[in-house]
Amino acid sequence: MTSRAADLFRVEDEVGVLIRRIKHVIAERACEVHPELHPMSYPLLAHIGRCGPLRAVALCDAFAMDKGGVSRQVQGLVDLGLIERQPDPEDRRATLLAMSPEGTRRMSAVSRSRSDRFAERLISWTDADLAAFADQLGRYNAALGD
Amino acid sequence: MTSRAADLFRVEDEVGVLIRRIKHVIAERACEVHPELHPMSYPLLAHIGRCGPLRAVALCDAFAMDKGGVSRQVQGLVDLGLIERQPDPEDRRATLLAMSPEGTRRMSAVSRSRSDRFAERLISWTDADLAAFADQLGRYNAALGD
DNA sequence: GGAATATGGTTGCGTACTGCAACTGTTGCT
DNA sequence: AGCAACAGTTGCAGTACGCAACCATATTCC
Repeated sequence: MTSRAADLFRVEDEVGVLIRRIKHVIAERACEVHPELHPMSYPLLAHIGRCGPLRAVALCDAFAMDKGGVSRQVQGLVDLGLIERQPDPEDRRATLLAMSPEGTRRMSAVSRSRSDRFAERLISWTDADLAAFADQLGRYNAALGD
Repeated sequence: MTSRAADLFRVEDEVGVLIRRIKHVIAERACEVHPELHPMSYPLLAHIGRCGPLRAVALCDAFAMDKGGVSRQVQGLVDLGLIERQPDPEDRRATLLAMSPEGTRRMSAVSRSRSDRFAERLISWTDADLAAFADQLGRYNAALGD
């Protein structure tokens, strides 16, 4: 087995581990943001927060998930008052999803919070490490894209 | 927001995207290895393949998942003949899980396969990129550990 | 040696997530 | 106007998984 093949396998294995372990962190985060926030909705909320107002179909593309699931999760976020629906001026079929003031407030409260034990665990990472890791994740996700 | 905080948020977002998108790749892989292999069992199989014979409880730790779920998935892998149970000489309560010849054969067949479109998508990554990414994922997973 | 406790693993149960498909309402093309 | 394409919603069903109760073997402590 070539070293490249071994590394491909290693990445595969580590990603497999990641997607299981991360669920606990995500659940914890979701609970901190809002006790009734469904864990799996947190990534959508974070994405809306980071990538600005966008359509539901953009979430389907970004997360490669079904329209139905997105619709339900978005409904949950709206019900909790964390995001708001705005009519899309460019297309009356669509609605834009944006963080609500409440959602923004709660998200930033959590990221400043001491209870963010996860960030503490990355304390040994330099800023450059972190930025490089984010870049690579982005490249990897792009490679996963259709 | 500091640049470090922004990068933490970016990592969080990218990981959120990853764990959704990767499921499609995993499902594809699982199907290539064995058409009846449950998608979510593939990561366990890969881990057994890479980390040698180990106990079910080691899988619980590695993936931070429940004993019950592991037990069921392992049963599935055994039923498909991809892994074998061996008595653990050090503890008669435990059983060691190891790749079967059939499992090894199928896994290596897939990794050599032309149908591994995923590896092709990473063709622009240098060997060093890949190794560095694997390392960082490992560090990240370690940070997620209890 | 024997009881109490801890550990590896299995199974039953309930729930959450999500893909699929059918449906509504809007837009754009011809 | 009519039809195809697209944004989003909802019902249905299957899968995956955590929890708790359980059995078997090990270990600890008296």
